[in-house]
Amino acid sequence: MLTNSRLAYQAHDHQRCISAALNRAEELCANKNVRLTRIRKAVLQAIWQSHQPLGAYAIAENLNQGSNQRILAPSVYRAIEFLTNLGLIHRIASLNAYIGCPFPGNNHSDLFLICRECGMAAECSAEGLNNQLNAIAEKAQFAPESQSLEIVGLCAQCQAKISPKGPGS
Amino acid sequence: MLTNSRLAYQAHDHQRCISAALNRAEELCANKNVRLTRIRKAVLQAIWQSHQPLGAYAIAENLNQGSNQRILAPSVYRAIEFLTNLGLIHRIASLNAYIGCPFPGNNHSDLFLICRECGMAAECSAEGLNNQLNAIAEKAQFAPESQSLEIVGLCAQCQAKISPKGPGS
DNA sequence: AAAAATAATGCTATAAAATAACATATTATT
DNA sequence: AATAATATGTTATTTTATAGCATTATTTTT
Repeated sequence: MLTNSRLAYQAHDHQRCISAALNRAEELCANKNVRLTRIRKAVLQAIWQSHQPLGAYAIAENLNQGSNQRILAPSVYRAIEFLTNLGLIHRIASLNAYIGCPFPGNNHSDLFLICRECGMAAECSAEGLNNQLNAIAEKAQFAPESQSLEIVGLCAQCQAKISPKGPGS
Repeated sequence: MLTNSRLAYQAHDHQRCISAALNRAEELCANKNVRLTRIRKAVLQAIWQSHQPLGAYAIAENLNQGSNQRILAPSVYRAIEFLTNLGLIHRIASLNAYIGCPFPGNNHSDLFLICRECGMAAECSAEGLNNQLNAIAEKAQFAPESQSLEIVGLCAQCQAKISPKGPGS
C-alpha cells in the first residue's frame, strides 16, 4: 500500500515534502510541455504549506500575505484547475479544499483519511481497494472515470490526545 | 453486495421506491420518537422524485412548484440535516446534492456510482469494500467515523447510448 | 386546561465557494 | 516584428450553506 500517513499526521521535516513536490511539479510540467507559472507555483506551494487541505480563499489569503499583489479567486481557481488536471493536487470534496498529491502519476484508487481533530489528511493508494471498487463497478455494469473517496475520523495522534489510552482502547 | 443499481439507472415502477422510502421514514421516526413533519416529509419526497441527487435549492423549487407557500433555504437545510442524521438521505459531496438512501440502517461502506450522463446515482454497500477500507485505516492507525465514497462514470445505459456497441466495447 | 418548556418553522441577512465574461498582458510561433 | 496562443486581472454574479432571531406549533408539567 502506498501512503503518506506517517508523514501526514506526525512531526517531520516538512521542507522535504515541499521541495519534493515542487521538483515533481517542475519535472512533470517540463515533460508535458506546460507552464508552471509564478501563480501556479505559488498556489502549489501554498497548498503544500502543510498536510492540511486548504480552501481556495485561504490559498488566496496565504498568497497575498505580506506581498502587495492581490491574487483573486478566479486566478486561484485557474491554478487549481491546472494543478488538478496534472494530478499534482486533489480536491477534497467533503471539505471544499485542496491538498497536494504525494505521489502523482499512480493509477490506483486514492483514498483520503482526514482527521477531524488536527485537520491533516493522508492519501492512501491500495491495490486491494482498487480491486474491490472495480468489482463493484463491474457488477453494476458501471464504467468508472473519476472518484472521490474520503474518510473522516481520528488519526493516531489525535486518538491518543482525546482518549489517552491510545488507539485501540 | 447490497445495491439498487438496477433500479437507479433503468426504467421501473418508481412509485414503489417512493412509497417504500416514505414508509421506512414513518416507521423509523415512530421508533426513534422524532417527528416527520410536513416539511421534512415533503423534502424527503422531493429527493425521492428520482434516483438523481438533488441540490437544496432545487428541492426548494420543487416544493414551491404550484403551491403558494414559500419554503426557503434554511427550512430545506434543516430538513436535510434531520433526514441525514436518521440515515434516510445521503449527501453527495462532489455534487453538493442529496439522495435518498434505499436501505437505511445498514452498517457497511456506502459507495455511490454516479452517472455523469443521466445524473442517476446508485448506492452500493459491500462487505469486501468495507474490509478493504478497514484494513487501510488500521494500517494507518486511523479511526474512521464517517465517509464519502463517490465514483463518477457512465452507467450501462449511457455507455450503450454513447458508444452503441455497449459496455465493454 | 393553563402554563411552561421544547421543538420546529419563517424570515432576513450574510457567509463561503465557485464561475462567467471580458479586458489586458505575457509568452510562443511564424 | 507580427500573429497566435496562453495566462492573468478585474468586476460581477451564481450557487451553496449558515447565523440569528422572531414566531408558531407541539409536548410536558403543573
